[in-house]
Formats: sequence, C-alpha cells, structure tokens
Amino acid sequence: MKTLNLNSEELQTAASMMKVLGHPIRISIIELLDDASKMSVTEIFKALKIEQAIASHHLNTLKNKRILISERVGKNTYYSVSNPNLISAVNNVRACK
Amino acid sequence: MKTLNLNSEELQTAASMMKVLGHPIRISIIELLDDASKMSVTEIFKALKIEQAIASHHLNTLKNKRILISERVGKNTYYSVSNPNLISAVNNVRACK
DNA sequence: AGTTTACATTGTAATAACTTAATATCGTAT
DNA sequence: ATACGATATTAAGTTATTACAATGTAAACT
Repeated sequence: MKTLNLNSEELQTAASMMKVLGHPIRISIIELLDDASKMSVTEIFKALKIEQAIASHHLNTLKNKRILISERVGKNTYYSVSNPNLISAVNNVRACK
Repeated sequence: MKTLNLNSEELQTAASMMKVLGHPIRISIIELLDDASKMSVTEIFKALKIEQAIASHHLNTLKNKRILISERVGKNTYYSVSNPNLISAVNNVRACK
C-alpha cells in the first residue's frame, strides 16, 4: 500500500489552484480567456454582467494563485491564463455531466 | 463580446466539483484511486496517515458531489472515481508547477 | 449474545471565503 | 492641474469549511 505526503508543497499548490477554480465566476473567466486569450477587466465584467469590483477581486484571487497573469497597457490591465493545463482542467470538469 | 450565464446548472456543478477537489486530502484520494481504482476506507486512511473520521468525512464529501462512487462489500466500503475526466483534471492541475 | 472491525454522523470552535459598498489609485488627455 | 475612465483596495457582515472529538451503526466472527 503506497503512502503519500500530504504536506508537500506541490500538493498544497495544486489544491489551492483547484479550490480557486471552484467558483462559477472564476470558471467563467477561464472560459472567456480560453476563447479570447487576453481580456481587460472592463471586457470581463461586462461579459459576465457582474460588478467591476467583484471582477477585480476574482481576477486578483486568480492572479495570486498564478492561474492568471496580467499585463498593464495604458489604462487597461489585460489578463490571460498562465498555463494551458488549467484550461484543460476546467474543460475536463465541464465534461462531467 | 460573448456573454455567459453564471447561473446555469452545469456551471454550478462544475464549480462545486472543482471546489471539492481543492483540498490536499481529497486530491490525494483521487490519486490513490487513480492507481488502485478501488480502495476501502481503511486502506485510504492508512495510506494517507490520517484519522479514520477525517477520511470518512472527505470520502462522503466527494461522494455527495458525484466525484466518487461507493460500493459496500461485507464490512468494507469501496470507493472509486466516477469519471476519468476527473482524474485528468487533477493531473492537469498537478502538471502546473 | 457479545466482541471486534469497519464506517458514518454529529456538534463545536476556529479559520477562511464571498459579497457589497465605499473609497482610492493609476494613466491619459485636456 | 484637473477631470475622466479603468482598475484596485479596504472594511464589514455573512456564510462556508475544516479539524477534532465523541458517539453511533453495521457486519462478521466467536
């Protein structure tokens, strides 16, 4: 019987990434960025019909967990997904009905 | 600019599945079951070196979200992953370092 | 029947996450 | 410098999660 290390850094990281993806708004953000590859905060909050502050909060949460990266261009901040595996993860879970 | 429905049943389900996978013990359970395909509660809590009650609690959480299925055989309850896409999702997130 | 092994449930207390509202900052143009 | 559009931050109240401990149930064996 194999034993695992519950305290490994990688496991903690994977768990926190998964957890952060476990929110409808954040999943939708990933899906938007899957199609568009880069979007500004304004584009995102309008597409999802949510408050600007809520979008900003969730984008920041995703960025803190290294799920998104951001780039400022003039007034705008553009967000994109850091790793295509994260898009695959979302799509895999989406494929479970 | 495409708009999405944040309230769709499928999105909520995907989010709750993701969320439930966002815990180190629960990810480890999936990984154990990826290797073994079926394990009893005792095998799982010993492999992970955690309390029996904690294993039972997490297994129940995973079962409630339809991530695991269970089958009772005599004294033992055997758990297995309901859908291989869930294993892929875990592996995808694990592959992000 | 009583014991042992295997799981499940419940209550509690601490911590963490979510939403909302209000305010602040940053960049550009006037 | 001021104003405006775009984004970020802060604070507060509520709700959700988690671990822990203790207890409960269920099946198999003597």
